[in-house]
Amino acid sequence: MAAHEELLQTALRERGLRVTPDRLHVFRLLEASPLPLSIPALVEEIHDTGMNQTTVYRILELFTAMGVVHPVLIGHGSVGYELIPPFRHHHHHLVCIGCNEVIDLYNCQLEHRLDEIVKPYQYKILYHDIEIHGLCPKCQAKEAEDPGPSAH
Amino acid sequence: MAAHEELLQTALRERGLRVTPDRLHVFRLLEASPLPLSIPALVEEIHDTGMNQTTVYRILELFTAMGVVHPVLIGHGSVGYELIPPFRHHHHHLVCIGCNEVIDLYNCQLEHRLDEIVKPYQYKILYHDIEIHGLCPKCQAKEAEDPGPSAH
DNA sequence: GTAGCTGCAAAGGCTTTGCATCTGG
DNA sequence: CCAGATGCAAAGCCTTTGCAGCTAC
Repeated sequence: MAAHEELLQTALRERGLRVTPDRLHVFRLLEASPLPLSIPALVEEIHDTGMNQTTVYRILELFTAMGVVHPVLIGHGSVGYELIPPFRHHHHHLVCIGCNEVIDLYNCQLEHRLDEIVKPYQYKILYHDIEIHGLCPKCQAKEAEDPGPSAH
Repeated sequence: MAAHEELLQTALRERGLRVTPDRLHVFRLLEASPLPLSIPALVEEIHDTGMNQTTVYRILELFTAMGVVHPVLIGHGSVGYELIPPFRHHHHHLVCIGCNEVIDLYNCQLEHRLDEIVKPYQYKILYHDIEIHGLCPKCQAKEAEDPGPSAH
C-alpha cells in the first residue's frame, strides 16, 4: 500500500474515525489526478461505483477539516480540491486563462520571504497558495491571429 | 468622480459597451469593500435597490471577462470577487482559517522571483494570487485553551 | 432608432439535511 | 455491540437561460 494512504489511515484512526472503502476511493482519485478535482467532477467519477454523491460531499468536508485536502480555484471561478502535505508534495499552479491548462510548480522557494512579509501580523502560518495566471504559448499564438477576446 | 471609475467607463466604451447605473453601482460596492465579495453577498447588498440578481451575475461575468475583477477563494471554499489593477492596488491575502478574517497585504515583492520560476514554461504572465492561510493571534489563543478542533 | 441592457419567471444544478439502515473496529 | 458511516429522498440554495420591454448612446 502507498505510504500516503497509510498516513490517511493513521490520521483517521487517531481521531476515532473509520477507514472505509469510500474514503479510500476518494483519496485515491485525488492522488491519481494531476489536477485539483471539483466536487461535481468527483461525483461524475464515482457515479458508477455505487457510491452516493452525498457521501462525496461528506468525505470532502471531512478531508478539509482534517487538513488532507484544501480548496483551490480552478478555471473560471470554480473550486477544486487537492491533497496537501504531508499527503502530497508541496506545489503551486500556473494556470492558462485561455484554455484552463494547469501546470504544477514544484520547488517553491518563497517560504522564507512569506514569513518576513507576514511577521508583523503574528499569524501562525499553516500553508500558502500561489496561483500564477497567464497565457500558455498555444493561447498566445491564438490571440495573435484572432482579434482578441472582446467582452461578451 | 473617482479616477478608477473613469477607467471603468473608458474600458466599457472602448468595447462598445454601455455605462449603466447598475454597472457603476456594482463597481462602487466592490471598491468600497475591504474584502472580496461573493455573488450572494452582492445580491444581498443590492436587494433593496431594485436591481435584479440576474443582473449582478451578468455584470460580474462581464467584469471578469474585461479584467476588472477576478475570483479569489474566501473562507471555506467559497468564491469572492475583487477589483484588480489598474482598478485597484495590487495586493494579496492573509486569511485566518479559524475565524475567516482576511488581511490585505500590500508591498508584494515577489514578481521578479515568480518570473524566474515560470520562465521555462514560456507563459505570458498576466497576474498572480497569493493566499497565506493560518491562525490569527486570537484564534491561536482559542486553540491553546480548547482541546482543538476534532473532525466533524 | 437600435444595439445593448435589464427584469421576470422558469428550469436546471449544486449542496445540505433528516432519518433509516448498515458496518468497521 | 454500537458509534460512526452511508443511502435515499426531499428541500433549499445558487446559477443559467429565453424572451419581452426598456435605455444609453
